[in-house]
Amino acid sequence: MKLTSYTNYAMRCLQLAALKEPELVRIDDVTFIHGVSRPQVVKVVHKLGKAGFLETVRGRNGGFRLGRPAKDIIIGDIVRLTEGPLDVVECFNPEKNTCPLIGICKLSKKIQEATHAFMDVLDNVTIADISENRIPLLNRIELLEITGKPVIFTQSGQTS
Amino acid sequence: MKLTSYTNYAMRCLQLAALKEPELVRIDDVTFIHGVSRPQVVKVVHKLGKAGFLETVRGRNGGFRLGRPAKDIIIGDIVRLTEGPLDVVECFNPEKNTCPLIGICKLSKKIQEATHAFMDVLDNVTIADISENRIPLLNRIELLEITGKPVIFTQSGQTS
DNA sequence: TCAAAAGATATATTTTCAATATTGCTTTTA
DNA sequence: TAAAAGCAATATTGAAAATATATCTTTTGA
Repeated sequence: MKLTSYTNYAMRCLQLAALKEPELVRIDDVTFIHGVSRPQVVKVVHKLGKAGFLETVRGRNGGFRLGRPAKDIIIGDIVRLTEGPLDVVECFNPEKNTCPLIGICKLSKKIQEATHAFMDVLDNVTIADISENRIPLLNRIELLEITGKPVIFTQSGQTS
Repeated sequence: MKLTSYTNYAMRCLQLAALKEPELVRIDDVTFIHGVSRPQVVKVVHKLGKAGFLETVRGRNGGFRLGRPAKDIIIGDIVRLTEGPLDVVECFNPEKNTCPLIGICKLSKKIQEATHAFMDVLDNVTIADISENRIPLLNRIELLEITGKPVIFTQSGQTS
């Protein structure tokens, strides 16, 4: 059970925009810092832009910034935007369902309940919450920008 | 974000065993009723058997039954058995992580929290809970057994 | 004024991994 | 003793995610 990397990248873009505010962030900054494929970032930035979560600026000296205050961007909404409906089990989607017990099966209802519990947590987290520890996050990022990439991090500090 | 069909089949096997109790259920009953691939059911039954959730009986007139009372089989445990660790985002697994912010990123912690909320719900559901409405469930199953397969169900009743 | 920087868009390709199939085994009992 | 049932390992298929390619449009500084 996992979210797509696309969703992951969306959140990283928003987080980075929050951290760098009021500076503009460029797509190449994201690809550099997070080491992910440029076309993926392009797609995600565009989608976030269309939905109003980011404001994109074309042309030389362009880039993107948050489209509204960080505290008003809810992680749950980003997940809904990039994932679409969470079909944790096939019977959530009558189109795809093959289970003969659909409609009367309590299992389905319980998994729905669990999925709601999952989203409830994310509906109470904003971009402000995940960029609140600005200094250490920016330190990590700066380190990358100075040393220039091939640096790998573990949970308990830096390695090479 | 979805669970594997393997996990789904595991739960269907346990549910069916609970419904048919004290009768033995055969692998071919599951493939017939749920229209899923036999080798998948074989695998799942075997795994559930080894873990003690099912008791399997080999040889002619064999089959399987619950390995312990339905109320003592927790859905959360089945999910853990068949899914393994839920790597909802790659940073849950330091082996696979590529994010430079690992260890200090609040997003990761919030998604962990959401995942726990998801599992918490399933840790409070047992096989007894999802087979408690025995009569309607068995009616559906019987209908299949009588009419012999090509019947498709929608959420609001039967179609063909 | 035009070339470079930046995002926009569509389509194609690759890769991964879940899902399924195949084959042959062992156990049990009518 | 043959048929019914589960056990086990390996191979194949297929769908979807991830990535790449190519070509656009917009903007602005030299």
